[in-house]
Amino acid sequence: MSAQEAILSRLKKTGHRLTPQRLMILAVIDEEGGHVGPDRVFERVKEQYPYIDIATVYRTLHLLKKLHLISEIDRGGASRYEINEPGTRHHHMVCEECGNTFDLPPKYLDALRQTLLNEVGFEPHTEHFTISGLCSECRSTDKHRVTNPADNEGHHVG
Amino acid sequence: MSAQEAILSRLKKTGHRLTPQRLMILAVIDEEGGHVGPDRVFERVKEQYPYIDIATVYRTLHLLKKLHLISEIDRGGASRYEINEPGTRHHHMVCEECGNTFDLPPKYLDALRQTLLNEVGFEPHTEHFTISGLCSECRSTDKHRVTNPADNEGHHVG
DNA sequence: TTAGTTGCAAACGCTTTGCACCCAG
DNA sequence: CTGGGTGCAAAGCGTTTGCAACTAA
Repeated sequence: MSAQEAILSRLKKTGHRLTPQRLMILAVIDEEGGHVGPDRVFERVKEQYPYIDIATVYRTLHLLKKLHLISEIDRGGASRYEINEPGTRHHHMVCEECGNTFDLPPKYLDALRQTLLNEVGFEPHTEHFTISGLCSECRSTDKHRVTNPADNEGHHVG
Repeated sequence: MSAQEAILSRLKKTGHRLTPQRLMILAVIDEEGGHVGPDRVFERVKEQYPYIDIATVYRTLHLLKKLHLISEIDRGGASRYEINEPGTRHHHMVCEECGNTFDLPPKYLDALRQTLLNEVGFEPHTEHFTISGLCSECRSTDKHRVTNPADNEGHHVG
């Protein structure tokens, strides 16, 4: 059973309806494979159904999240969603340079998680943990870079 | 030299002015000890100077951030700032239950950072790293909770 | 049928910007 | 005096909501 089918049955069970809009939204989230934003979902769905409303996208995302069928991912600022596939541990590394997403084996986080629990008493929610940075490829590409595009301000520092 | 004095001298050096508004904004950020939002800064400054404008607060925060005198903390949604005191580098843990932010000493992340670099080749941007989860207090409070925290409408029972 | 769902438009909260006046340097 | 800074108002932008029409079950 695909994640999509599971979601559809779950929708029914909770007394919600299967509308074409929801099917399309689901398909897009599924295709994108994670880390989709409402705007992207909206864009993609609109390709096949131009009358889709952004409000519908938001309402659907909220509904699916409430039913724990998708998760909202903690990416600074913009909200992102991904499908909750049972038994899958989602740890991702997102390269800020090329935008690609890479899998992060759970063991790395397990260490941090245990340490925080034991020594600080904080229980991290690592289920959908995402860390940003530079992937190996972009690191070598950017080696020569001197300036940081992010904080170029044009004032000279005396 | 206090962090405030350092900031003031840095402001001068970079050709910016010392205005009463900036002094007040700085004082508030300093007093709050970190993790302040623009709204809170606005509120606090308004207590002593009712004519302060929210736009001024935003502009000042952006300026200070651009000069690397304060840091923006990566909290889901709301922007928070804290003073950059040299040698007090740390990361943050945000409790999803009570919403409080806690400081996380660098050593915990350094391990993960090194491991990722060495074994995966990924260079995490940990400068403004934030991890979410449950703080120790909320963990004990929530121990016997039956419902899923994800769709909790109410607020933290103190 | 009928309650959940949609599209539309307007409202929302936070943030940014254009502008004329003001003031720190 | 001069250019950066301010207050004000208005505009963005992403998100939410009220409502009448629509439709899946």
